Amino acid sequence: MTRIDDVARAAGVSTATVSRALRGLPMVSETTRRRVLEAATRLGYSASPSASRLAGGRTGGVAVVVPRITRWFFSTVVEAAEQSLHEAGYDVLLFNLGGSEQARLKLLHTGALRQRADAVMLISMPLLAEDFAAVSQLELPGVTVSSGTAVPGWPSVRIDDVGAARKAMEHLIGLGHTRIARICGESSDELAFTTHVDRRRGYLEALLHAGITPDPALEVEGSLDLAGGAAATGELLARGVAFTAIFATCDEAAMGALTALRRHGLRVPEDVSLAGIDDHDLAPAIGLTTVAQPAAEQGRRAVQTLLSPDAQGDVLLPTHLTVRESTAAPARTLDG
Amino acid sequence: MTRIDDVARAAGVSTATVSRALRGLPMVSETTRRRVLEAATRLGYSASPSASRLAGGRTGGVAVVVPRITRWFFSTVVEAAEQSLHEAGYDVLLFNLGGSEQARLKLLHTGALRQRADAVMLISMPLLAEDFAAVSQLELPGVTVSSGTAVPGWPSVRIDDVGAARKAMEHLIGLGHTRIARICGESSDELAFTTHVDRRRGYLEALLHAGITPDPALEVEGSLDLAGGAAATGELLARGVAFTAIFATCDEAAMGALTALRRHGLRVPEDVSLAGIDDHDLAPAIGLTTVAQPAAEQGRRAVQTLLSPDAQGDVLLPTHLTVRESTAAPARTLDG
DNA sequence: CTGAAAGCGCTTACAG
DNA sequence: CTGAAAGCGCTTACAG
Repeated sequence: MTRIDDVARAAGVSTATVSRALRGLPMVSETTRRRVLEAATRLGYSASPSASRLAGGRTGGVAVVVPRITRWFFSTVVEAAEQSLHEAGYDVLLFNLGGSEQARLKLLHTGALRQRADAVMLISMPLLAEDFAAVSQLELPGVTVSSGTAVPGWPSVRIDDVGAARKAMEHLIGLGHTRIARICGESSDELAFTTHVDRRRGYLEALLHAGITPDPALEVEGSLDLAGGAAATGELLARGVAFTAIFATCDEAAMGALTALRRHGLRVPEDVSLAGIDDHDLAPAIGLTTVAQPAAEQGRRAVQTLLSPDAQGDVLLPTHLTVRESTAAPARTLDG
Repeated sequence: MTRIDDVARAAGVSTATVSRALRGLPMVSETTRRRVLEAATRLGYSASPSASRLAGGRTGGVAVVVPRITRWFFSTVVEAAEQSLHEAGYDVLLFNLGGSEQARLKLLHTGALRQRADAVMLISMPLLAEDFAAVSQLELPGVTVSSGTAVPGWPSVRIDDVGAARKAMEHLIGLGHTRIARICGESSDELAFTTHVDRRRGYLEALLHAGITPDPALEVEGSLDLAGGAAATGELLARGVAFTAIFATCDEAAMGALTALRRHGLRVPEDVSLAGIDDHDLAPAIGLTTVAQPAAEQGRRAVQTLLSPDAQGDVLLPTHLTVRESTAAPARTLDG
């Protein structure tokens, strides 16, 4: 390992100058900088991150926190964020909560993050009242992605969840559906996490706007994944309530619904229309109608926002309806 | 920020003793250790990672390198590995190559990794001859996951790719198929990356074992994702060659095939049977027959292997055929 | 624009 | 079992 002293000696300057020249600081003459760079290259030198961090007080890392890296939206956001962060010279520390409340608490309520990262990116992170205090005690810059709740002082990047849900619903209503079920998403507002609440609001608003009375029997909560979607759909069918379409809070839940419907011998869209939100990679493969949201773009914008100190406030990205084969006019309208 | 001196003062011992007590080193009396722990807890102390790293020479991080975190297999391996690593007290540094050759080279051929991580986990990482030298110059312990090629001195965790492909093929052949296409996977052996080569070998072996002469016109290369599967299937159809089944190198390619078949008005399995490898989360949703591989288990075992210095050699995990609705006997056997 | 020196907060021989 | 002191390899006021 060549150290900064080796480079300093080779270039005939002090270590302070090497440090400045290599980091591109302004107060170095061009000739000196060239000499230093040449020596550093020749010796294959790169500064020890550990030493830089200790001396400089910056860790050079950004913590990226996701609920489940295995879900489409999160992996897509992380991929984009990772690339942007590495391009900007940061290490990416991955924290995958895996649905564990314990992991969430440990991450937020210990000093672990502060000493490991210069900044934090919270993706779809539900926060309780006491979590806000913990987050602000981190004394770290941060950004939230796809979380309706703003952390004070942190910018946020997201879509309009109410609007996205309305787009899906208006499409279904436009096809003639009136009995539209809604599946998945914990809509309790205990957690300061408005995504699900907002999507539910969009569902209800669209119905009311069309003069359709919402029927609580058509709403089934559930986790936002395949299993949750399948279970919620199973529950819906078990209730024996009439419906001709399902609006799923996300595409993975919609895919779970597809599995459950198939299992019950129901065809999509002949017997039931199905729409989601996301535009998951695999949505085209199953012909799923959905409201597309720009996941990668949210990751990139979050990093941009995080790294430009002037950026503040909310970034709201657009969504758009993508019609595929999973939605059609109802064959027979079953008014319960 | 409370520092080690503060704890030392509070406990009435030296910083050396604090350091030893907190890290659980053996040469500390129980009473002293208790006193130190109590003081540390009371003051909310946790050691500065940067300082520990510089002084101790260990970074406390493990680099996890994947081609594309958005693909099912990789995100699943990473999720499991991340959990195991955090439980063991390591930071997880994520490197997502994103298919960029440049990213791969930069990662392997600069000292970047060595100074940032104590160990490396390479997941499905193709290595060229010159890469091996670079990897061993890292002078870091490591493990490879799902890469047929062993890095000298590094253990590996994987499945039997030849066997997995044979299981899928034997199922199709057992149903009566003889014209079986194979899609996706760069089978050139330029890269020391045997996964695709092995799966192709399984394809060929199964055919030969059943007395079927392989037809090169039935093989189409392509990337291992939706787009690749769709493109390869499009190419296959464009060739106008007769076939009754498709064996896809992975489930995502199979899903791409499904899209392309649907687009061409072909039904699965009535017109074409379709089988993959993986048992992707969404495979049940589309009724895909596949050979399941334990992705999370590979992530966990890789970490285990990495952290136990005695562990060596290859870990070979089992696969099993999972039959769903995408395969059936051919309606009419088209012998080209 | 450049350098000498202190300091970042730990860990680790070394000595006892 | 414990402590004093050196050292890990940088960065940063401070002085010039």
